[in-house]
Amino acid sequence: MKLRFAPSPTGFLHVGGARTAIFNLLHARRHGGTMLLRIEDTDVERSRQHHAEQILQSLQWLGVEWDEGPIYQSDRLHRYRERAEELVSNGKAYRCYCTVEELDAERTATEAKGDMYRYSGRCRRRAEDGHPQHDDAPHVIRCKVHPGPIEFHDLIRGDMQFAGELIDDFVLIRSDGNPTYHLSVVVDDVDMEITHVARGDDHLSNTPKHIVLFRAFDAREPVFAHLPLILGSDRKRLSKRTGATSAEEYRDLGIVPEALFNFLTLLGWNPGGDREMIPPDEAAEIFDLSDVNKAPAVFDPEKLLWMNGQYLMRMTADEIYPHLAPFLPGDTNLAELRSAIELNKARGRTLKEIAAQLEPYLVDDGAIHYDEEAAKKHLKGDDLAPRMSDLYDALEKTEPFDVTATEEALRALAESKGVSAAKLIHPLRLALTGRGASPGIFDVMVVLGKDRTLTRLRLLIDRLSRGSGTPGETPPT
RNA sequence: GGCGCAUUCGUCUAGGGGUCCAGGACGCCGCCCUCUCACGGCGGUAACACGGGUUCGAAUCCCGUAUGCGCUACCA
Repeated sequence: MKLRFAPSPTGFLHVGGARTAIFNLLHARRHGGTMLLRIEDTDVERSRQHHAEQILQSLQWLGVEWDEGPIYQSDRLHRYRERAEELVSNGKAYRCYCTVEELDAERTATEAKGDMYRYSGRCRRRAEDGHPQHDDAPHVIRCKVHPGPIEFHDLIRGDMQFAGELIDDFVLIRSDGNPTYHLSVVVDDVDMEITHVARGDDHLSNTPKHIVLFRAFDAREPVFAHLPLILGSDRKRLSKRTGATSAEEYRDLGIVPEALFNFLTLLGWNPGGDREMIPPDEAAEIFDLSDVNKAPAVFDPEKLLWMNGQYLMRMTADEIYPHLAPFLPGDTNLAELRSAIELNKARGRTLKEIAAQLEPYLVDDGAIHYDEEAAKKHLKGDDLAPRMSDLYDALEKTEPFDVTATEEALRALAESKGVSAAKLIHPLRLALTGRGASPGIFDVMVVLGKDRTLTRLRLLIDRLSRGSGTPGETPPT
């Protein structure tokens, strides 16, 4: 068994393409088959080498591996021409000298009458009447399509039937000598012995053409599986209008590849048992293309975000750090951030959000700016400054400086002063993080360490006694 | 226009004649946990497109209708 993912390098890796790649990979792994990567760059107008490289990178980032390739179709142009000539010589294809202008005029005229346009077949008749086939005059090569039903079985859609009389004699070789998609895809699938073709739904109507070609080449037809499209919230093909469309954009948003892989795996397929989280290797044990849904699915970024959060909180700091580093300012290192990441990894849904949570652990003590609203709420009362001074003294004496000891010290102080622990905790949180919300305050102190904790607390006390603790409010006397 | 495909909570989905006055997940709402915010726990909100059949019985099978999407290129 051999499957392939065959993107055309006309842009970034689209999430729809990414899912197609994932489904191909999973099916191959499930059945012990091979995965081939092929770059379909026969459209010289739109294909770009840097797009091909980008797609390869995105696939690697996502964790989609391939066993063979990448193979570039642009390296095989001679092969497509060779096979097309074969079809011309055995009468299954012919040269067509009609110009684009002539065809466009015919099409416009037919459509103006409200009829369906079909190629007139003029050059086909000429060829069949024995007119000479000059290969020096500009021409394309067209494949003959005969009337009658064309049938095939689709793993997802079931039995399909198309009427041959409705399909034009399609172009195989363009007038510039380059092959069209239809030719190159079939020649390659034959040469590379592809057994299963899983691709987007948008190719379903192209499949009868490909069947015609497989038969013309007298080759065994692969099994087809047409995957339903991924839609945007507008229920149209996912586009920029409704959000990010490329794997790369999701990476830049702070999505971890494992989460995107998992999310895409579940778009149109499910592992049963109401399971949401499933790693690739487990999916590969049970995945089958024939279990894929027929209906298109809307891409829901909210759920992706949730899933990303699930992955972040389950990953270790060491696993997160490489993905996180690009979102952190300046140069940081894992060793100094490990405990801070552990403490904050469940507190954001994206790497970006985690990075923001990490800010208090990265900046200088003097750079902690108090959130205005939180300051207004927690930095008040005449006795605050002396109370925080007492806390300072208590913490200074605390040894070891761990979660248990610091908590005991703070609560003991609160009790002796007859105030709730919260009256100490909230101002302390402001002092240490500048924020109204943070992880458990004792964890924060420990991660920050005794020195930084005391320095930041001292800064708060100084500020309170200078009377500038509460912006916009009357300073305590 | 023609051809093709699809249609279960807002979204992803389970369901393949009775166990479904439809289950899970995201989102949303409420409660709990609690030093705050997350996390977590508990509960709630919300769907079988419509109309005909077939059948003792249909979300499940058949036929229409509607809607949506895709294709209809010397793009893939």
